[in-house]
Amino acid sequence: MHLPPLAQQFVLHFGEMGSRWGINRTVGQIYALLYIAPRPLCADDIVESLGLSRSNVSMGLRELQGWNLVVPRHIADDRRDHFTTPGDVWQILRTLAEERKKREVDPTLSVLRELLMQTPSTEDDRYAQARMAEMHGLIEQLTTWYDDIRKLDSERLVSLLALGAKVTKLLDIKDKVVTLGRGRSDRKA
Amino acid sequence: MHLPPLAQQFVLHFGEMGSRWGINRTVGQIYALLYIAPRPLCADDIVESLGLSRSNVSMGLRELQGWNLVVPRHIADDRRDHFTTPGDVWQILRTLAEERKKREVDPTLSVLRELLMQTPSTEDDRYAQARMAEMHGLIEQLTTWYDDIRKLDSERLVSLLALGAKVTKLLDIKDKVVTLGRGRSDRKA
DNA sequence: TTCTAATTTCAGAAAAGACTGAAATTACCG
DNA sequence: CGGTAATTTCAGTCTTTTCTGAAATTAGAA
Repeated sequence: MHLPPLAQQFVLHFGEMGSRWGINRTVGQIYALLYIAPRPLCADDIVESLGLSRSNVSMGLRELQGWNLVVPRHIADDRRDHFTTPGDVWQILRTLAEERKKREVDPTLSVLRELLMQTPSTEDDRYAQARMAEMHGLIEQLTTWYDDIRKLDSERLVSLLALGAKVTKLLDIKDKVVTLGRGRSDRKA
Repeated sequence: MHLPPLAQQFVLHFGEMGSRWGINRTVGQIYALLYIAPRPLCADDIVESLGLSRSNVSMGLRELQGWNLVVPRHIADDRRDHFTTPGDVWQILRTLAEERKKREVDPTLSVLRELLMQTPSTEDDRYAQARMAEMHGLIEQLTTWYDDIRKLDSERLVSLLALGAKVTKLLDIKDKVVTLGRGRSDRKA
């Protein structure tokens, strides 16, 4: 691997973290490399920079495209495919959230729905089903919230984040405004 | 594995999902079993229910305790250790968020900080560092938000989720209120 | 203390996953 | 159409992770 020092450290870190993030070392490195590359790279650039086999790079790029984290970009007068990561980090965050939800949450949600349709056959199954219902409820609330949030443009998303827990204060303000508008006495209904 | 039907399906699903969630099959199954168990289980109960080796169960329990997802619970007149999952699903969510952040986010944040301290030695490294700064900024904003949110009790967290993107509307309301209070003309300062 | 039950450790076996190079396929050019 | 460059596929190899059983350790009861 011959890369400038900063790039190298960044790439190595992403490789190490790969397994924790549910991707493998090579895929992590390829992503990192493309993320900091000042221009789209072709597969051979990656082979050279990271010292991987050509076929491994091909598979890694495929996986990253499957995550929508890497996109092909055509370069004039070059037959080879080139690849980049979309530049806007907020967009990257959205993509990551979307894909992780699809892989890590949706299958469970759908299994839970199935299991909640069934009739428990033992006392323990009855209890188990109640616990599953709790989990299902939680996930539903989270995904409903997420479906709502994901539609925000980046600017609004940022201000929402900046607001943080202060939102609850706003909630109180809203309460007051509504109450004042109506006259009185129906708060916390 | 001999478990009532619903329990069995639930446990098998968690086993399959394990690898996507960064734990292994057995650990996923053990967690699932404890989650739906109507009372604390000892290691041998788990061995019997899931058909794993005693030592594997021991290691799985250790890992789950490391995640704070499973806690030991002493049972009167029984020398064996028993284990449960904390009951409140919102608390489970907090724990999960906390632990995943610790494992998946914090190390990267700290590496990024280090790399941003260094002086780039090539033109490409300069660009790379700028990209790292973008990533760092994003993660900082997210973790700041998270640090704020995590302090909320479950009730407030739920209402915040229920609010979803409507928060931005509230922001507008706040703007108006503030503006009215002040007189006029200094919105979006 | 001694005895026994419960648990953990750990070296090696088994399984899963990642990686490679050679061969096959695809895509483009003349 | 060839011919060639680029890419993908895949069977086999290598690496890593998971799992096991036997041995060691720990903790409680007598």
